[in-house]
Formats: sequence, C-alpha cells, structure tokens
Amino acid sequence: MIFTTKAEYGVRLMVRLGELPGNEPVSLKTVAETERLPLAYLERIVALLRRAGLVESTRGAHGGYKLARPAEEIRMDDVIVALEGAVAPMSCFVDDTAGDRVLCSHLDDSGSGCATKLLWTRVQGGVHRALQQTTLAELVDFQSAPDAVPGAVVV
Amino acid sequence: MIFTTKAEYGVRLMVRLGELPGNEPVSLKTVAETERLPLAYLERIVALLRRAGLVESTRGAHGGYKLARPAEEIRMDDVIVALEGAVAPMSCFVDDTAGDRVLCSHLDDSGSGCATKLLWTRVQGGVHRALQQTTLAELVDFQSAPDAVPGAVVV
DNA sequence: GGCAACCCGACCCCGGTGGTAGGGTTTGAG
DNA sequence: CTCAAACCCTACCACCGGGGTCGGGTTGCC
Repeated sequence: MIFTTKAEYGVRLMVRLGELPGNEPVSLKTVAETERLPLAYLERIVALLRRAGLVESTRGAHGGYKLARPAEEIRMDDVIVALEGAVAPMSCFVDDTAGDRVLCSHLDDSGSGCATKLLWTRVQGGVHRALQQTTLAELVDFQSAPDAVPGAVVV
Repeated sequence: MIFTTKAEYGVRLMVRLGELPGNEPVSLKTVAETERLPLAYLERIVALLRRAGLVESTRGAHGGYKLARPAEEIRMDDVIVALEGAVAPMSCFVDDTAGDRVLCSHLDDSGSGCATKLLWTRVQGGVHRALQQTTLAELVDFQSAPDAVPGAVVV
C-alpha cells in the first residue's frame, strides 16, 4: 500500500516552490539538482501539476515554475489527486467526487454489497481527511523547522 | 494507491468464517466456490492468516478453517498487516511498531528531514486508525444487513 | 539568433501481482 | 486398511504498471 514516486517527487517540488518569495519562477533544472531527482522525469511530473492548475509556467530563457496560489491555500488533497489520480484503496473503487456513493465493480449479483466495502470506505475516508487537512504551507514550515510543527494528526 | 487482491480476498475469507456459528471449520473449497475465487490462490492467502494466528486449521477429511478468536475481538488492522505486510504510504517508510518514530531512508544528508515526512505520517495515521477501529464483526454485520451499520467514519 | 528553458511523444527495463502446476501429508469415513 | 477429502508447500510463469530515458520540438529573453 504505497503512493508512487510521482507523489513523492511532486510534493517535494511543490515544497521547493513554496519556500521562496514567490514571484520569480524557478527552473526545473535547479529543483532537480537540489533535490537530486532526474530532470526528464520531473518534467513529466510537473506537467500534471500544471494541467491541474496548481503551478504556472513561464517559457523561454530564465523561465520556470511558480505556485499558482499561495501555499496556505493549497490543500495536499488536490496535489495528490493531480499526481496520482483519484485516491482509492482498492482498484474496484470508483468514487464519484460527490463523496458518498462508492461502487464496487466486481458485483454482478444483486443483494448485499461486498463485505469489504465498509472497510475500504473508512480507509479512504481516513486518507482523504489527512490529505485535505494538510496545506502546502505546513510542509514548507515543517521542512525549514521540524519539531516546530505540531505533528499531531488531526484529532 | 491501492491494496492488492490479497487484502480483498483475505478479508472476504475472514468475513465468511465470521458469519457462521463458529465451531465447525469451513473448507477452503466451499469459500472459493461461494466467493468465486481461485482455490489455489486462496490457499496461499489463508496461510498468511494462519501464521499470524488469526485462523486455525484442522487437517484431514472434513477439515477446514475457523476463526482463532471471536469476530468482535479481531481488529482489521491485524488482518491487513498479516496479508499485506506493514502498511506504509511510501516505500521508504519503515515504522518500528512502537508507532511514533518514522524513518525516511533516502536521507543521506543531515539536517531537516524530507518535507514529505509530515504528510506521509498523517496519511499513515489516518489509515491506521480506520483499520484499528473496525472489527471483523462489523463487516460481518454489514454484509448481512447493509444500511444497518452506521457507515460513519469514526468521528 | 542563440541559448535556456519549457513541452511532448515514443520507447524501454524490471519487479511484483496474481495466478497455475504438481506435488506432498494428515486424518476421518467406510 | 484404504481411500478421498482436506490442508500444506515450493517452483514456476505471464502480464502490467512504475520509473525512468531519448530525442526532438517550441517559446522567448539577451
């Protein structure tokens, strides 16, 4: 049960963008070097963030990327969805974004839903809440000063 | 971000075992047929549950499996760990079972931990709590009578 | 116009998931 | 005592997605 490196790298990229004044765009090359990540791969990852409207790009020489919104207003929920697609604990889980209905595809029969449905729903809820209640700004603060952030998981 | 079918099949197996009187062992063949799962694969899965002490087996003719403890006392946390190994949102996550320390392996440098640490820790906490607060008995009840269980995710 | 950057599609290697095959070994029933 | 039903185990395999690379294109400041 893991996120892929897309999420890891993408989040680290976002944190980098979030920890500086903010108007000047940062080149991917810079990020790739300081974070020691493969540049070509990062390019594909940042494309996901751009299409999701989380970062903005300026092309040409001295171009780069910057956050589309201030870090305080970016919920990690959105970031992860942009990077990984809808977060679901099981492949048969399709959540229409409304948030309550959950479908289990391997049900050809009628009657009682699969027993695991309840469990996966709760797990998904737990992940969703954790992601939604964390902002990019918190991660930025955490990196510059660990221990300073009340690591406590939301109640 | 998904669990594998090991978790899915294993949980369904446990639910089957949990929904009957309980003393008589059930043969895997029966479960495989009613759940329409491949028998040979189920055998490998149930071995994980047995080694974890969650089910007991009786060999020989008319043998089978039964729960080692009443369903009310089985937390899904234990079941998932037995089936999938330690649940971690990111491959570099190694949690010593104490529960608080989290190590991130791709840190060769000193100083500030990777920024994503805070995020993965919270996600892991969310999953852990969801699994720990759900008992097998709840799933059994849910299957026989959906809607009857307060689907609400723990607070 | 040249170089630095963003863009994009095609391609590739590898490990793990999700099985199957084929054999044991235990034990109740006839 | 024998047979068959069940548990048990190891070895093997196909496919797919993750985690990249390569090579080129397009923009636009100096």
